[in-house]
Amino acid sequence: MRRDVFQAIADPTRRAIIGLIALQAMTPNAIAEHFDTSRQAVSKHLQILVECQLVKQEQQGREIYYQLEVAKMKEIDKWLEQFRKIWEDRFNELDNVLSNLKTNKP
Amino acid sequence: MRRDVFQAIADPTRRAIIGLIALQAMTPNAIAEHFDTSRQAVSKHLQILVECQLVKQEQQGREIYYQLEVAKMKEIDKWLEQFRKIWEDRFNELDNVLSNLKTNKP
DNA sequence: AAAATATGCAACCATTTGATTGCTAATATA
DNA sequence: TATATTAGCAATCAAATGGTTGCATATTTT
Repeated sequence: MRRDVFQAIADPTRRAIIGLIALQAMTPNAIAEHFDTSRQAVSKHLQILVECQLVKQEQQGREIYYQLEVAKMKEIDKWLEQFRKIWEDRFNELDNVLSNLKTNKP
Repeated sequence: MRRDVFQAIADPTRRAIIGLIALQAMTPNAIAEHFDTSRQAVSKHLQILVECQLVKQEQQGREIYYQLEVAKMKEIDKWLEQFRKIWEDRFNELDNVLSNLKTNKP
């Protein structure tokens, strides 16, 4: 049951939860109201998100607020970095092709 | 068996394959040599990657070269966009706190 | 033409995953 | 204090996942 960030965001419900609590922390019940699944199912998703530190809890009386750990999202960004370089290069190549076309115009 | 980009990158072997063929196209056999799993397992992963258009094939005789569809990686980047905004804001907040500390110095 | 090589496809299997149901513990409210 | 609300935990289940083995097909190479 090893979890990482990529596993965590693989599930669409989990991505939706992340999007939901990104701006403000919410309780499991409040979150579950936004979905068709049961509260327990949502709770399980939250557990997974906490497990891989994408989300943190904050107890407040009997309620527990779940909040996105935005910094953790950077891990994904970091992995993407290597490819971003490539896709930018591809665009530069395209630019070169285009400008060559222009230059070679009679 | 609906596949999306996020599902695709959830598996560590698949991420490794993506990293491997990012710079130059490779055949299944060549790719499989880099891993402990069987050729068939790798082939299955490639199939999934093709299915969600993260990778494209190019037949060359009896060999098939698999190449990363870098543009498709942007889909992930696009999803991250909304959070990038948030985490930059958080940093700005921190900046404000810091500069306030400075300003309020005697 | 025969043998070797590269690859895909299908069947099968153990494990993981996502969801449900029922229960317990703790806090708030009447 | 009795009741309602919030939330975690455990057991269970169907479906998906990642892997293996065996076989078929197509292209090279000898």
